[in-house]
Amino acid sequence: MDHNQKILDIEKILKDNGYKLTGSRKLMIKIFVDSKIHMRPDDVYQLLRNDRISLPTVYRNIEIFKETGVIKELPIQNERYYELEIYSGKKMHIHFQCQSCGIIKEYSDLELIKMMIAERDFIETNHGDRIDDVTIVMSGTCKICLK
Amino acid sequence: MDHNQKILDIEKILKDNGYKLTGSRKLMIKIFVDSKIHMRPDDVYQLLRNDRISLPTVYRNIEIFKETGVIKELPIQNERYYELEIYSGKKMHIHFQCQSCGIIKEYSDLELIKMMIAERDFIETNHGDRIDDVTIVMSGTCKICLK
DNA sequence: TTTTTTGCAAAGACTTTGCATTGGA
DNA sequence: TCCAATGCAAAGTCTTTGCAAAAAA
Repeated sequence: MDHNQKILDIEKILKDNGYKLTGSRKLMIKIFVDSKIHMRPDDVYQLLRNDRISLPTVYRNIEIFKETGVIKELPIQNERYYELEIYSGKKMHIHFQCQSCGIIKEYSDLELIKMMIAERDFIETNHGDRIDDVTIVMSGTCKICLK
Repeated sequence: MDHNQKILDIEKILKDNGYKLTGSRKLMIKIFVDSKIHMRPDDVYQLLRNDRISLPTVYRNIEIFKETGVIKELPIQNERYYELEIYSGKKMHIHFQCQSCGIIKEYSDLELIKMMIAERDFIETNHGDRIDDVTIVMSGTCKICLK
């Protein structure tokens, strides 16, 4: 999907939810759309320092983005990471953090997604709970650090 | 496995790692062995209030238990939960938190464990990373709240 | 204009640390 | 005895909140 279209779509989501399209929000939307990595609140803040956006504003907008489903929160090792959720489609995410170099990456093989869906369906069928969200975090040593 | 044997085994682990078997540690071991629920540091502290164990001591011992593999840390919704790790055997855990009532439970069907192992093996084979730990947290609405 | 949003400063919540005292081996 | 562990108080982090000023609609 087109980069600018994503931004327009997200802006629409915010407006539809009654939020104003402020300068800080536009900048933050761009950051999340462009970023390929998982970011903590302070990471976002650092990227906005030159724009004189305050840390409380970063926190407040992250909360709004989360609430409207634009981004997803991912707690890893006692830290809060955020990633774009919209446009991840039906895809479910499996994250991996290397304990040696700290890198966080995501596996997105169709095969794995199928296994996750099977797990979710198994639980819904056999336990009766409704599953809205599945977060898998694996940790170990990455390929590069193993060498 | 026998309850007292678990306690003795954990005490041995601590001693083998050069830690002294203090009153607060014995009490905390018992709490983790007896507890069926996931606990936050303050939950443990509350159970120890009458024994005049301080909060810093709870934090320091949790750190030691974690480091020696006695307990496992599980970050859910920006909070740190702990559960006994030793004796969970080869079992892998899938946790579920109900967004309505807040209950945290664990699924331990053999079927699910098999699926998780398949996922882990798939990743190790196809991506080359070594996976030491798999944490799955699902959220949604539990059976009871759905009614 | 009217209501939301923002920055700043301050407060809060949770966690860690310094240090003198206590306690386990 | 000797070093580790503890309690207390204080300091650190990260996150949230109150409020007046600024900006969006």
